[in-house]
Amino acid sequence: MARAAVKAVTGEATDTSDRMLQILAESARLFATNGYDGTSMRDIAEACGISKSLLYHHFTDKDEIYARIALGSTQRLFEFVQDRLPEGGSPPDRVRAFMTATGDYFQRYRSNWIASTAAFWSDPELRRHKERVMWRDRYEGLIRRLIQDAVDAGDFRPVDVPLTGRLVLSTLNWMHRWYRPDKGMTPAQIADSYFDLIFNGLKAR
Amino acid sequence: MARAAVKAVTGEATDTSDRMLQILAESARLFATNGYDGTSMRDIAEACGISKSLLYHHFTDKDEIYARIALGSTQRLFEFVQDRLPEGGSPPDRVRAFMTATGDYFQRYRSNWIASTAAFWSDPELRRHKERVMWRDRYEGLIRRLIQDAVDAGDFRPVDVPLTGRLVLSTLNWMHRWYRPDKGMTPAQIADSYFDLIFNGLKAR
DNA sequence: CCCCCCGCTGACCGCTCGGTCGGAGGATGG
DNA sequence: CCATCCTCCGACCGAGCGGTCAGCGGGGGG
Repeated sequence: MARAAVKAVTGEATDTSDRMLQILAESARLFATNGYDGTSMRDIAEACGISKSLLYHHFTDKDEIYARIALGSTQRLFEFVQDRLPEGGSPPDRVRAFMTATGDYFQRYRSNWIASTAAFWSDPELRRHKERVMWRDRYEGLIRRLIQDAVDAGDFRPVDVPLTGRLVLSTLNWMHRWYRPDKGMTPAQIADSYFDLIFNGLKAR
Repeated sequence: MARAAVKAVTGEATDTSDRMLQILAESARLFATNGYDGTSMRDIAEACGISKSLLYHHFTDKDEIYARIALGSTQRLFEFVQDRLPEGGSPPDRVRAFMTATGDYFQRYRSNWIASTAAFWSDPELRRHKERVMWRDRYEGLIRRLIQDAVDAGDFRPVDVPLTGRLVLSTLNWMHRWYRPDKGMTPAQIADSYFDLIFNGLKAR
């Protein structure tokens, strides 16, 4: 029986050994590169330099590996961004900080981001999906609240808040499809430029 | 030998029988729903009410089916949008038309759009990929030219054109991840609202 | 009338997939 | 010195995959 399952049953805290961290890191890299279906358990084992059986000693199945990556990445994103909002900043500055912090997160945890963002397609286990959606909703709720605050403070004109939130998230979420590291601006700089474009608009004054 | 291959060898124009159209339509629907790897040739055959062998009578392999969908969709998108740009319109109106036309296209050919957009992950045959990338580049070049025209005409402030193009395309390309038909605004209306937000900006005057 | 082409089928192939199982081997504690 | 636990492996399994092949049956041209 896999360790994680044992711990879940016994109520023991889910700790994470070095070996598990290695497996999760290599898996994230492979998932990001080749997709979920394009990555076999054999690939993961080989990348870690271990036997395939050992994967099943640490995780119950392939889905659990992916779920751990996706959930961890989504939860960490929310906390990462929330921690970086300037307490005393103006509402627009806080929206800007939300965007640049997301850019930083994208740069720092790129494999995890891509792996967890890309492979929504076959959501196999809805139970596992659920908790992740909760964190994603918190993240989306955060940007909406920041926008609403900016509207209330009179810094933003009275826009459609959910739609504006989607506009902001779209620009950030699509970055992984064209961004190439070590080339051009950093993700945070791109996010900052996006904020400038959206905040000030394109219209010449 | 598959008919398409025969035609390619003989130089005959690639015509498309009713059966082929049916296969392409069902495949697009399945690819959009379950992804490329999540759709088997058996699934496609069953959805069409035919035997699996018949698929190989009309197409050489699974990749060719997908490539036909992806290439057709990408090429059609460019032509669809270009045809809908108002000839005498102002530069900003032409940018707006680009966005709403893309929204219309998304609504009309949703399965094909999703199928061809989502499954970049395993680009198996680069030769087949190539022509499609050409049409995608034309499409992206189109929005950049429209933006540049608006800047030159003094309607837009002097923005970073490639980045602004990516901003616009991001909002449109991400739509399929959250849009639900028969609920809320149409894609064209959403695209129009996006244009308003980006053009006028969020800042209160 | 015959023959050939064309749309079409069902049985089959080799392969890779996710996942299982019994046990090896070393450290730890009594 | 033995029992136990933990990490780890190689061999193996059934299933589903993409793709092949020999052949069926009916309609049109010689």
